[in-house]
Amino acid sequence: MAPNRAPNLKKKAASTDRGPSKAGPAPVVSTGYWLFKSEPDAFSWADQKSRGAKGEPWTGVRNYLARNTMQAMKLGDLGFFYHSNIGKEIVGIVRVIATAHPDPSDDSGTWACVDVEAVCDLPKPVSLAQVKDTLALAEMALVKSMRLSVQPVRPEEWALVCQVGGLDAKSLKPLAPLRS
DNA sequence: GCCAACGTTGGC
DNA sequence: GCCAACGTTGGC
Repeated sequence: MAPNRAPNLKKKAASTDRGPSKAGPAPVVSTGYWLFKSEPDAFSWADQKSRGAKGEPWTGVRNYLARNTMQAMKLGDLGFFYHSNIGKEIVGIVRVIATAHPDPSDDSGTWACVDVEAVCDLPKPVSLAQVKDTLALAEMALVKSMRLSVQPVRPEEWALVCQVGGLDAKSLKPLAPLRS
């Protein structure tokens, strides 16, 4: 079935643990950083962005470590969106908008997924090659645990990838924007 | 398209 | 509960 994840494009968003309908700013301070892999010809960053604020359930993960990682995610956590196979680069930032709930593409009750929404582009996508060439990023799971499709990211790794990618990690606004 | 890495399965 | 066989991921 799924390469990294099932495309599962027709699914309605799951109901569990949706963000509050109370409006207002992000409900929870981000406490963790993650990385989500997807093959762009199955589900690309453009696809993710097209989902807008409804986000997308990250279904199709069939790996226990990856599942446990998703179960550790909290509302408001941020993650990198990585294109595997084609592109091989981190292209955007997503936010967890629903914590782990049963994967609707799984009948066995074993697997879980979270929902994520696109937050912003990484102004300068950061390639796998760059990550490998950067000493401070050499321990990233992206390098060390190549086959894990959902991974934790250390805060210092998060900060550095954002910086290299031209993004201010605090404001999630581009660094040194083009002047007009 | 190849193949290394590595998770999963199943025999014992 | 070990471990060989097998299947899959994903970089190259």
